[in-house]
Parts: sequence; C-alpha cells; structure tokens
Amino acid sequence: MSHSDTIIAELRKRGYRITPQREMIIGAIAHSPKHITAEEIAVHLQEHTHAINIATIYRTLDWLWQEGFACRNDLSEGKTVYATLLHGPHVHLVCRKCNQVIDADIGVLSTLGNKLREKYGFDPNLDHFSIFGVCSECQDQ
Amino acid sequence: MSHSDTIIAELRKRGYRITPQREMIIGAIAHSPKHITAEEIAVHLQEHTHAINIATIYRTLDWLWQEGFACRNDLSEGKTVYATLLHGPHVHLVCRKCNQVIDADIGVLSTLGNKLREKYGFDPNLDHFSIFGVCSECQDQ
DNA sequence: TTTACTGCAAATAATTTGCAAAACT
DNA sequence: AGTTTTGCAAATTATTTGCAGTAAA
Repeated sequence: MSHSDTIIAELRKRGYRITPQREMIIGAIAHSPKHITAEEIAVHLQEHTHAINIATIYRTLDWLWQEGFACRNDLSEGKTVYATLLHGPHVHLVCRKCNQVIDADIGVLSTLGNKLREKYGFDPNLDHFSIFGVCSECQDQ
Repeated sequence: MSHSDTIIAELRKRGYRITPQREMIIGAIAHSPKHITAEEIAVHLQEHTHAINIATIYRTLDWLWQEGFACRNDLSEGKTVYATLLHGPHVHLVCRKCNQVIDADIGVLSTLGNKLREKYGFDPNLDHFSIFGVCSECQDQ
C-alpha cells in the first residue's frame, strides 16, 4: 500500500468522502520529493487531467494539514508550502537564490532539541524546520 | 551611539538620504526586541507621530534588508517579519500557539553549520533561523 | 437520497508599483 | 537646484469564502 493509499484509507475511516480531486491532490503531495505550493500542484495536475480548481486545492491542502497528514510552512517569499509527514526528523535547507528546498538528515538534532528544552523550556517541533542559506549550485555563480 | 544611529550613519555614508520617516522606521526596528511586521511598525509609529504611509514602511524595510541591516523572514501565517542584525548567531523559537518569538543562543550552531557544509555543500545563514514549537507558558495550558 | 464537496466568481489580505508632489543634501 | 523619497491610489499576488450545482456514500 503506497503512502497516498494509507492516507486515503485513514481519511475514509474518519468519515470523509474521497473525490477524484482529493485523490489526485493527495497523490501529488505524497509523491512530491519536496515541499510544494498549491500553485505547483495545479500546474502538475493540469498535465495529467482536466484542471482542478485552485480553490479546491487550497481547501484540500488545508484539510490534510488539519487532519495531520501534511505540514504547512511559509518558507519562501509569500507562498505557503505543504508536504506529507512521511519522513523522520529532518531539516529543510532553503536556498535564498534558487528557492529550492533540500531535505537534510542531521544527527545534531536530538542534542539541539534537548538543549532547547533544558535552557528555554521550549518544546521544539524538529520534524520540520528550516534553515536559509545558499545551496552548492548557487555558490558557484 | 545607539544601534539605530550606527545604521543611519552608515546609510548616510553610502549616499542615501535620511528622512524623518526612515529615521523613525529604523528606530522602531532597531529597538524592537522581536521580529516585527510592516503593519506592527505602522501601528507603533501612529502612537507617536502622524501616520507614515504603509508603502513607505514596506519600501524602507526592503531597503534595509537589501543594504544588509535587516533580516527578513516569513515566520507566521502570510506575513513577512523583519529584524535588525544586532546579535550574533541565534535561533528564533517561534511558538505555534501564542506566536511569540524567543531569541535563543545555542552552542551547537557551529557544529550544525559545519555538518551542513560538509554533507550538503550548503552554506547556511545561521545568524537567523527559526524553529517552531510550543513555548513554556503555552505548554501549561 | 442526503449532505459533503466542487467550481466559479467575487472578497480579502499582504505587498508592490506608477506617478506627481515634497523634501533631503 | 537637482535628484531622491514620499504619499496616494490603483495593481498584483496569494489565499479564502459564499453559494448554487454536483456527486460520493
């Protein structure tokens, strides 16, 4: 059973209706290797099938987020990005020049989490956090 | 010489004109203990003097960012926040519940930076980065 | 058949821009 | 005086919402 099937099954169990639109949007976000915007999903889906209304995409992404199947971040300039909660703790490396987002696994994370809890009583969500900088490709320019 | 005076002096040296509007906006951002939005600056300045047009605030913040005196992040829902580059490397702990931003100094940062450079060739800007989570006050609720 | 979901178009919210008037240097 | 900067209002961009029609269950 693929990742999107798992999500769909669970949503059905919770009493939601699964429409073709929802199925396609869930497929798109579940298979995307990176964070994705509503706009990007719209473009992606238009390649395969008739256009799905952008409002439906926004509503579906928000719904997935509410139901705990997606995370939602404001990474790049004024656009909200979404991703499924597929992976373990990792860092998003956001390139300031080309805006690409690299997922990085980093061992220091648990240490960092403990320090933040100890010193600041802050309970961090380290599943998803973002560091801005310049990626290797853009450094050469 | 205060922090805002330093910025103003440097901008003058670079040939820019310092207007009362710019002076007030720089003062507001330089003395703000936390990241601040254009809207918040507008409200803050309206208490003291006649309103400054919001477009001017946006333009000035962008200009400060371009000139390297402010950082710019998309932390919370659809709003861009700005802050002066006053402190050394630190982490912004953003509370998902009350939206407050705590500045934290963290020793692991240099280690983290080195790992990211080694493993991903990514040059991170660790002066300012953000971790989402729940602050100590909001955990009790 | 019921009522949740979609599409459309209009509404919001944050930010940007063009242009004439105002004001630093 | 000359050019930069501001204010205003209109334009843009991302996102949300109301409502009538459509379709999962």
